[in-house]
Amino acid sequence: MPLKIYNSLTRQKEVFEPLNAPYVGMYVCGPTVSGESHLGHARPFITFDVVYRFLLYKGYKVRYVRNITDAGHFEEEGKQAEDKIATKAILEKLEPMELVQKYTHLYHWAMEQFNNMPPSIEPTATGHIVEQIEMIKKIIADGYGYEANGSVYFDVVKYNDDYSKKNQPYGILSGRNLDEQLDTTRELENQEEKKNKVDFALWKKAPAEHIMRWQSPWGEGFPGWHIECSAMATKYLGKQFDIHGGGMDLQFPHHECEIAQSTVCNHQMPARYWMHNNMITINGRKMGKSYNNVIKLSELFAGNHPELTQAYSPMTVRFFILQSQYRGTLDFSNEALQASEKALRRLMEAYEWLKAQSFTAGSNASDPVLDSQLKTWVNELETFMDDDMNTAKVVANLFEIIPSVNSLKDKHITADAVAGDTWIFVQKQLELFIEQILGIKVEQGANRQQLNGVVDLLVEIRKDAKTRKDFATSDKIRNQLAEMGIQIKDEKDGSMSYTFI
RNA sequence: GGUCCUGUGGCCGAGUGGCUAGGCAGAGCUCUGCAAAAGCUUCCACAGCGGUUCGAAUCCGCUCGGGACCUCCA
Repeated sequence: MPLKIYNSLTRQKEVFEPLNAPYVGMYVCGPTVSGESHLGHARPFITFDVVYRFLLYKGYKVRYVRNITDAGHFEEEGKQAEDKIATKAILEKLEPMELVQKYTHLYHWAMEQFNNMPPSIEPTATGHIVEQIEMIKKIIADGYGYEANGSVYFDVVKYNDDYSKKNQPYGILSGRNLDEQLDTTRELENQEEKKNKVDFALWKKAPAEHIMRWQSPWGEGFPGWHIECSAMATKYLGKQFDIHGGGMDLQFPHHECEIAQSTVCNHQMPARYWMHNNMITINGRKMGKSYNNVIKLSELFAGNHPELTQAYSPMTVRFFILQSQYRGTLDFSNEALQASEKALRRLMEAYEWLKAQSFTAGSNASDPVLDSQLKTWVNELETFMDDDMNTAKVVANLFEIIPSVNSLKDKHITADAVAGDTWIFVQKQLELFIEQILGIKVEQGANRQQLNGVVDLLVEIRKDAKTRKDFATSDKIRNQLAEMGIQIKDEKDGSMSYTFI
């Protein structure tokens, strides 16, 4: 079955056909490193990590570009040109680049915790000032940009007039009508520089107190909000590439402006497939600074935030996110995270056990119904991914498969119920989907080996105690280990196993 | 005010016009020295009101509720 992707541009699922198969170019808007990443940021990066992994599995040679915004944008345009990063730097008494470095490290640390694969290229805005200036020059030369007082703006109205004739009006991605926007866009102060209030900045003149500043043909200043993505995507992926991803909240104005800029420079729509992940909400509200409901990733992993009743591991969070389809909102709650934590543990315990088994090919199934049912569930995994990355359904099917694995483990069924080839197939595909595609890894703490040795010893002692019918001792060992988060289980064959909770 | 999305069982979440989503929680059973785990079984649903249809959670309309974007935002 072919891979289908929901294209925000056309508002429908489309068969994915790369421009230059087997090569695929994918650009995803990365973070602004002026602060620590929060739970909301985790969603796009995990979502597109899975997209990346699945495309690789499909055999594509993917160049995945994810930028880092370290140049700082003005928060309130016109009113008081304010560089986000510079402002925070003064507050924290850090040099801007020192601050950028700090948060970049934290961001990379979080990505690693989530087991996200690094992108092929991770360009920074400050490293591409020249490319951005060149692009702005081109936009001005073509008549779609104009200078005013050392700043440069994009002429949205002219662009819209000209490109509407080419079926690419401004607002094509977000479904906005420019005339309506001209009526409804909020009035901001100091807008006299702009021809129209919908125009956006390509280059901004730096006020005296602004720390981050670069020389340009229009004086000292810094790049506008949207130009970096256009410049870097063009540089590394070409004039047109396959997939552009990001959060839904970037659809307007960020991606809309990106389309306008790139189209003027390159004469074509920059990306063919636009993918947008939906928001993570908390108590029904989008997580965001303006709502004051942000849970930082470090707080999430440590459990030190008023909204949290406990800590949640990176894999729990990843699994939580993958249990939903990326285009729907996902509501955070302790109850939901705890459910994911338990579900993930059950999944991984069964999976790890299965992985360690060896099966013999060639044997027949004594339960052909179960045998074919298992094969169906396994085969559906790829079908669900093909259907716009429906990880929710993939996970649901994994839980259809798990009971059979556990039944085999607990000897509720015998190995010959299912053909050896089928078990081998299940083994192989679960590894593929759980580890390679969903990117879920087994979480192990530090010093795990030593700890294993200690627990093994205690298990031995308990076994002896049980043999002597000294249940007081055996219970003491089991209960106290349980309190420390190590759970002992008496298996059917008299052996004991344990898991770290 | 404008544009758009959404409302599924205690919680989180899939979903095709007709067939059990799944997870967590709850109940029962099996196994077990007791537990835990696991397996099996089971309870709980499609905001409300109309309409289309042989048949709708799924299409249409209205009502009510929630949210997003229009300003930095994943």
